[in-house]
Amino acid sequence: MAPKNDEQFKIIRDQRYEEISSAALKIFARKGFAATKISDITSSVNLSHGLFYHYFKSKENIYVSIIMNVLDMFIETVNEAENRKGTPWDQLVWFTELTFSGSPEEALDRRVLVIEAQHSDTLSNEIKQELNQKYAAAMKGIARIISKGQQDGIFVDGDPLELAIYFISLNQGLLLWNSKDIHPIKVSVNQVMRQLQA
Amino acid sequence: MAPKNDEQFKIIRDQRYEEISSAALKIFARKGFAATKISDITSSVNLSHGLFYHYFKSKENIYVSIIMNVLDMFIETVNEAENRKGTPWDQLVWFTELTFSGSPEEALDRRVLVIEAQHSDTLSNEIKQELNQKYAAAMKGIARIISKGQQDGIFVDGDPLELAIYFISLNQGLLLWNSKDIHPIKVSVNQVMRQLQA
DNA sequence: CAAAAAGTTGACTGATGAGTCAATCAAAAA
DNA sequence: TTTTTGATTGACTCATCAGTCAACTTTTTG
Repeated sequence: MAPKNDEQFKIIRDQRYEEISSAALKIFARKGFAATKISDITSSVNLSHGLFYHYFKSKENIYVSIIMNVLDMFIETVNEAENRKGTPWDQLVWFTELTFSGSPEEALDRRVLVIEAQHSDTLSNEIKQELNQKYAAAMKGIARIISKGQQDGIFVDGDPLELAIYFISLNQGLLLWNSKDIHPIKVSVNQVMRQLQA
Repeated sequence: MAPKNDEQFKIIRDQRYEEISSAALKIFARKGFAATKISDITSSVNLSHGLFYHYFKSKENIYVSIIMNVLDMFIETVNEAENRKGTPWDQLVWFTELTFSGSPEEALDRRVLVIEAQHSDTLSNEIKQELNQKYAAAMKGIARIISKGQQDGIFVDGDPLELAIYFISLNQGLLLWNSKDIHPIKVSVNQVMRQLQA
């Protein structure tokens, strides 16, 4: 290619990077870090073995970068909910609907990935800490929404952060439930919101 | 040893079997199936490599046997709740308290193990089906308790099985939450029961 | 004590998979 | 066309395990 690096190349490279990451996310979520082979990733995206290492330094490297990205998107979604028009109630309804709408499988993959990472014995403490910080940041956003709702008298009393934990726990528990082959349910936003209702 | 097999030996053998299983449960939950080495198990319980294979046919064999056992205990706990004295409300309170009392880490290990197994790409469909059947059996038990509570007018209306799913999802979501290093909470049984309250 | 039966060992084998690298290809610039 | 330089390839290396097995130890019975 060109000696001078065109903008073009960066764009193509970034696209490929995204494509690989996206495929790898699904595979990591379904097989776990250890059971995922580089060849699983490369074959799913038509990439030679060697070329993989031009995009990512190592297997751990792609894994961590994917997880950080997932958590950043989680934070972003919470922020988006918070900045939305409407009451805090509406904001959380929107957030809940978003969680279960679209492709529940993708949502699940992201969730499972993060659960595994948080439990992982192989990741360094440093990385796990960064991961937890991002998670905590998202939770604080939800707590802020709840706090506002409490001031308006539409949510139950109690520590907003704790209520946020109940809220997210239920959301994620349901996500996990629907990943089983047995009896997936259509999640009722009302039933989810009951928990917070004043 | 004796040519004739004393009862003694079976007892000792069973004890060791339990000891190995219990250690392996923890390790599998923390590292995942693929990342767990036989040597991780043997070294944690002072067992030579070869001897491991006198107790279990293979790595998959011990893994599956542990998971089936966990699910059987889950079913048993639900049954115990159902057969308890007291109102359906009391029964679910007891169940919830049991989930979060004692050693939350062990409860978590069991939970994480089952999540991974249900997602696993490596287990055969046959085994996954058996696993799901056991899970479904436990859920039906909880649904029965809820159904009874509905007749007594203490629980909200709605499909009992769906409500059971919400109930279990919240329980397990909270369990997962408390496994993180960030901000573990003392679970309030009342807050959990709010969901079902008429 | 000798024989029998089970417990126990760890070196070995064979498979697998992460990461490397020297060689080749292809596109843009000169 | 030739040069330049990143893209791309896949065979290779090396480490890591799962599972086997032949030998050794311990305990019990006759």
